[in-house]
Amino acid sequence: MRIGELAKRSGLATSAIRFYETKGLLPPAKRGLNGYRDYPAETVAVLAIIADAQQAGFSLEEIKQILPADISSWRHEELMDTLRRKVADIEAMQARLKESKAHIESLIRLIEAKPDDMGCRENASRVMASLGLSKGK
Amino acid sequence: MRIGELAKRSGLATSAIRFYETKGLLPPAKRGLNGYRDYPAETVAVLAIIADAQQAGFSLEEIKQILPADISSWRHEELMDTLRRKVADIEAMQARLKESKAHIESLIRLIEAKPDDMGCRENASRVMASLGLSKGK
DNA sequence: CTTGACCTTTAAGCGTGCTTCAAACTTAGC
DNA sequence: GCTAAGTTTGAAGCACGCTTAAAGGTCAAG
Repeated sequence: MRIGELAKRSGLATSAIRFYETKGLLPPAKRGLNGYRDYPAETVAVLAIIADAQQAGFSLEEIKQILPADISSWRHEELMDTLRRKVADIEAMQARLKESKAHIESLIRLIEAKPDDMGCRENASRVMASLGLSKGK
Repeated sequence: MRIGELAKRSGLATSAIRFYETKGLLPPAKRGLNGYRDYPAETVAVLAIIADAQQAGFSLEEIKQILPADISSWRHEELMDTLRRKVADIEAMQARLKESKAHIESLIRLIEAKPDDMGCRENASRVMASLGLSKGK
């Protein structure tokens, strides 16, 4: 499969695929007589894994460590450490998001709860105060 | 308070604070006779809010919309929309993280479950297969 | 045999969020 | 008065993850 086809199947731009190759995320593709890259069908799955991992918050550098071009270069403990660290990262992120969401939701409720007889500016002050700003101005 | 002091109290670099000013996240600071910026104590809280919002995944542009320098420029509906959109974003992110975490954890279990009599390379193939790669090589 | 789609490379550009640098001025302590 | 720390500005630089551009080779259809 040539790069355009792979791009279509993976949903990535050809430029992104070449970029991954230069960055070592993909092994240098086999070339045809014309110099064109020629990919095995499998590469679609590899690209999907890369996209998944990115989604999960891995940087390309991390993905490169996790998904080495040379499968035999797997260093078991290092890989496991990376994975476990990432789970911890995700958990930390989840906790932060939960807090942030609660924070924003309470902000929404606070703003919505403006008494009908309160003006906008006054309500704004009230909201600002709740954020920890003292300026009632 | 001068910028160095504000930096200490907020935990940000002076360069970041000036950067926020150029980006419109902070109103242009009042200047002393010497031209030095002079901040009210309140700015510490504003910076904390910015940091919080960033933590929650808001870009500086978004924060700028949410936290206008001029409090009277609040456009109620627009703000509420932004907040509600962000809650939705956070929820989407939470769902993705949950999936990613499950994915990684099952990967960890899979790798750990290597039968004692299976070699590393063979286990690697098994793991790769589970990721959707067919190459048993 | 030309047109147009697809491929190649290297290099430069982009958006985000800052940091660093250079050159100059102010201020604080001794 | 001297020195060191703090501040000013604008411009350039950095890291990440790509995209875009330029200049050209390849290939299939008509």
